[in-house]
Amino acid sequence: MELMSIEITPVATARSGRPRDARADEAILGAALELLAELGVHAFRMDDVAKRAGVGKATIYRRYESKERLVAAAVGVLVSEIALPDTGSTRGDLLSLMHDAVDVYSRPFASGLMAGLVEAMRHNDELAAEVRGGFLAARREALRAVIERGVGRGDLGAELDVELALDVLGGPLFYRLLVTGGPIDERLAEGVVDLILHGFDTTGRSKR
Amino acid sequence: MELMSIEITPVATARSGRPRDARADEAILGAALELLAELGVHAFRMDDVAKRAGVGKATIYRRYESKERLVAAAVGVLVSEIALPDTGSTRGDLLSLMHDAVDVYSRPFASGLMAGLVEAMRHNDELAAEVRGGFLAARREALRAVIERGVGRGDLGAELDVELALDVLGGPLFYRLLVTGGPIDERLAEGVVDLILHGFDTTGRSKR
Amino acid sequence: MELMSIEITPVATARSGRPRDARADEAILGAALELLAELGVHAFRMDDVAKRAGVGKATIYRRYESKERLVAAAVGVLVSEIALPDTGSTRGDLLSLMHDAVDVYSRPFASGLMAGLVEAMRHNDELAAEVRGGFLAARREALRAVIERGVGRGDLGAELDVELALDVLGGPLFYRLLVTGGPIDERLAEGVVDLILHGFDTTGRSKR
Amino acid sequence: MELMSIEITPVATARSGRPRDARADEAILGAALELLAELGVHAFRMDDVAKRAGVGKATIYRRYESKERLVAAAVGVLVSEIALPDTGSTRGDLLSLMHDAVDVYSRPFASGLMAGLVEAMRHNDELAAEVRGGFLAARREALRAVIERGVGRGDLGAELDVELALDVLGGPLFYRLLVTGGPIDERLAEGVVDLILHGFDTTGRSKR
DNA sequence: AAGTAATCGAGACGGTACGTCCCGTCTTACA
DNA sequence: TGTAAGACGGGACGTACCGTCTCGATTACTT
Repeated sequence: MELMSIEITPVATARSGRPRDARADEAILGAALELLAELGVHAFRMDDVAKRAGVGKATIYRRYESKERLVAAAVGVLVSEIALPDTGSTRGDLLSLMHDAVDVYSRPFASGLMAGLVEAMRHNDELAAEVRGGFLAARREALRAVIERGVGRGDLGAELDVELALDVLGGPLFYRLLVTGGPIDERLAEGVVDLILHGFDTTGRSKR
Repeated sequence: MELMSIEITPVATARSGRPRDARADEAILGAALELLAELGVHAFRMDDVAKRAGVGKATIYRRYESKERLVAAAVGVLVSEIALPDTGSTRGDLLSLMHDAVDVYSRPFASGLMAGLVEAMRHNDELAAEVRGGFLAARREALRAVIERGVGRGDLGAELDVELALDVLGGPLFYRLLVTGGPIDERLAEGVVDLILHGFDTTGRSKR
Repeated sequence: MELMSIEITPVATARSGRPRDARADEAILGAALELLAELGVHAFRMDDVAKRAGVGKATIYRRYESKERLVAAAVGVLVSEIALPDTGSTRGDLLSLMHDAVDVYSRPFASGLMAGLVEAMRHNDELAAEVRGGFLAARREALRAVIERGVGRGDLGAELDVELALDVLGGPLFYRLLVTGGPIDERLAEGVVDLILHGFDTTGRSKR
Repeated sequence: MELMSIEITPVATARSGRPRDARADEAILGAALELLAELGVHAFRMDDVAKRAGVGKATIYRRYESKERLVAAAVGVLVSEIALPDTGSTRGDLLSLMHDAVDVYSRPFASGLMAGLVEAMRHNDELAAEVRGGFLAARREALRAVIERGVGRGDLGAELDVELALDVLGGPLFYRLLVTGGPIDERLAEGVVDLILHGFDTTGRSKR
C-alpha cells in the first residue's frame, strides 16, 4: 500500500493510558481531504480541519507534527497503489503505468495539492525525503523495472540514461500540472511512451 | 525582452502629482532579490524588504499588490533575456536554448523561488497568467520557432506534437528543480535534445 | 465597588476550553498602567503593552476590543473606591468626598488620562456609557446621597437643583484638569463645598 | 474679534515670489469646519480636508503646522466675539455672558471639537497656551471684569476667590460638555449665576 | 474497585507577519 | 515663489494563523 510508505502518523508510541481514537484519525484525514479539495492548500487552516473533524487541534498535532505533514499524508491517500504491470510488451507496461499516473494527477485538486507540497518540501528536508522516498519512488521504481525489462527484451538500447528516461516520462506531466497548466491526458501518456520507445531504441543513436 | 514582458510594476498609472521614484523601484527589487537569495521565499518578509530598501511598506504595496507579486517580479528579473539562436543546425539551436535554461535554473535559489511562485500561481490566476505569458512563454516561443525550422529542414517529422516536444524539453528540468531534486546540467540538456531529435525524426514512427 | 462597576474585562464568557489566564489580565492591566504613567495616552502603543506584559497582542484584544477600552479600564483601576462618608455634618461629608476626588485627580497622569478618555468617549457611545455609569456615577451618587441628607438636615434648601449642585462640585475640578490647568487642591474642594452650602441654603433665595 | 487671538495662520511670513492665495485660506478653513461637523475630530483627516478644499496638502501645512493647529483655528472661528456687557446690574451682565457661552457650546459639534482640542493640548504645550490665552481668556477676562464691578457695587463680597468664581461659572458647562453629557441651557446659566450671587454675597460667610 | 496515565474537545496562549491607514514631508509640472 | 496632485518614510493599527498549553472530562490498562 503506497499510503503506508508515507504513514507518518505515530509521532510517539504511547505505552499506557487511553489509546488513540481511531475515529479521530479518520475524521482528521477526511476533513483535511475535503478542505484541501474545497479551498486548496493556500487557504487550508489547521483550525478549520479541527472544526470540520470535530476534534481539538492538539489531537491533530499529536498525529502530525505540522501542517505540511498533514498535507503530505492527505496527498499520500490520494495517490493510488502501484502494481508492477505485466502486459507482455514494454509499450503496454509503460502505458499502463502512465495511464495510472494520468488518472491520479488529472484529478481537480492534484495541482494545488502538489504545488503546496512542493513548496513545503522546500523548507522541510525531512518532508522532502519522505515524499521522494514515498509515493514518488514507488511509481519511479515500477517504471525503472519496466524499462530494464525493455532493455532485456531489446526494445530499448542498453546505453540509455535511465534517470533521464524516468524524468522524460514524469517531467512533462508535472510540468503541465504545476507550471503550464497544459492537459494531463492519454495523449500525453502515449506521447512520452512512444518518444521513449522510439528515441531510446536499439539503434544506439540517442545515447548521449 | 523577457524581462519586459513581466514588468508588472505599475499597478496604476499616475497622471499628475509627484511621479514614482525610480530609485525606490530599484531599491525594492534589489532588496527583494538579496533577501530572496539570503533567506529563501518562505522566510521572505515584506517588513525586511522595506527596511533593507530604506522604503516605507506603502511604497512597496503601491507597486506590488501582494508579496507574491513582488516575488514574481524578482523571479522575472533573474530570468535572462532570450534571443532566438541561429547556429545553423537544429541541434545547435536547441542546445543553445537549453544551455541557457540550465544556466538560469541551476542557480542556487532557483528552486525555492520557483516553488514559491508555483504555489502562489495556484491561488492567483492573474499572477499565473502573467508568469505563463511572461518569461515562460518567451523561452517556449523561441523553442517553438527552432522546432518549426527543424521541421522545415527535415530534421524533425512534420507530424510531431509540438506541445509535447516543448514539454519534453522543459518538463524534466522543472521536474528535477521542483520535485526530484535531480541534477540540472548539460547532460540533461543534451539528453532531451537528442531524444527529441531522434524520437521525432522523419521516419514518422513517433507520430502521436 | 467603583472598580467593580467598570470591570469591562470579559468581552465574551467562555463555557469550555482553556479558561482565560488571570495572570494575563493582571500583566496587561499592570503594563498598561505603567506605560500610561511613563508615556501618557498619546504615546501609548498596544505593541508596547504586549511586550511589557509578555503577552501576545491577540490576548489583549481578546479582553479589550480596542486601545480606548484598555485605557478606560486602566483609568477605572486608578480611581479609588468610594465609601459613603458619615462625619456627622453635611460639610464634613462633602469635604470628605471632595478631598478624595482631589487626591485622585491631582495625580500627575490624571490629566492626560482623562483627556484621552474624554476624546475616546466622543466616538464610542458604549465606552461613554460605561465611563459615565462607572466611576463617575459612583462618586456622583455618593455626593447626591450626602446632598439629600443635607436637605433633610436643613443644611440645604429643599428646592435646590441637585444636578446643578453636583456639576458645581465636580465641574470646576474637571475644568481645571482638562482645560485651564488650574490647581486641583484643598482650596478648590473647600471653596466649592462652602459655595454650595452658602449658596443653596434654606433662605430659599437661590432656588430654581 | 475673538478669532484674531487664535490666528495662528502664518507659519512663516513670505517675503517675495507668488503671494499666498486668499481663496485657499478660506477653502481650507471651510472644508475643515464642514468635515469637523460631519465626522468629528476623531475621523478628521488632513487628506480629506485637502480634497474637499481642492487644495494640496502642502498648502495646508504652509498655513497650519499640524492637524491640531488647524482644529484649533477651526474652533476659534466657531467661537463668537465677546463684548463686555453693561446691562446696569451684575446679574444682568453675568447672565449676558453666560447666555452667550451657552449659545456657543450648545452647538452640535462643540463637544467633539473641544474634546479633540483638549486631548491635543495635552501633548502640545504651545497649542495649550494659545487656546488658554485665546478664546478662553477672552471670555474669562470679561467675566472677571463683571465680577470686579459687582464687588465695587456691593453685589459680591470683596474677599471672594475670583478664580474659583470663574471656574464655577465655566466649569459646570465644560463638565457637561465633555464628561457627563448633561444639558447646556439657560437653566444652567441662571443656576450658576444665581449661585455665585447668593453664595458670594457680602455677608462674608462664604469666604474660604 | 481504585488508581494511573494518556486521551479527548475546546479554546486561550505567545509569537510573528500581514496589509491598511494616516501623518507630515518632498517632488513633480505648471502658473 | 505658490500651487494641485500625489508619492514618500515612518510607524501603529487590528487581524490572522501557527503550534503549544491548559482545562475538565473520558477511557482504557494496572494494581
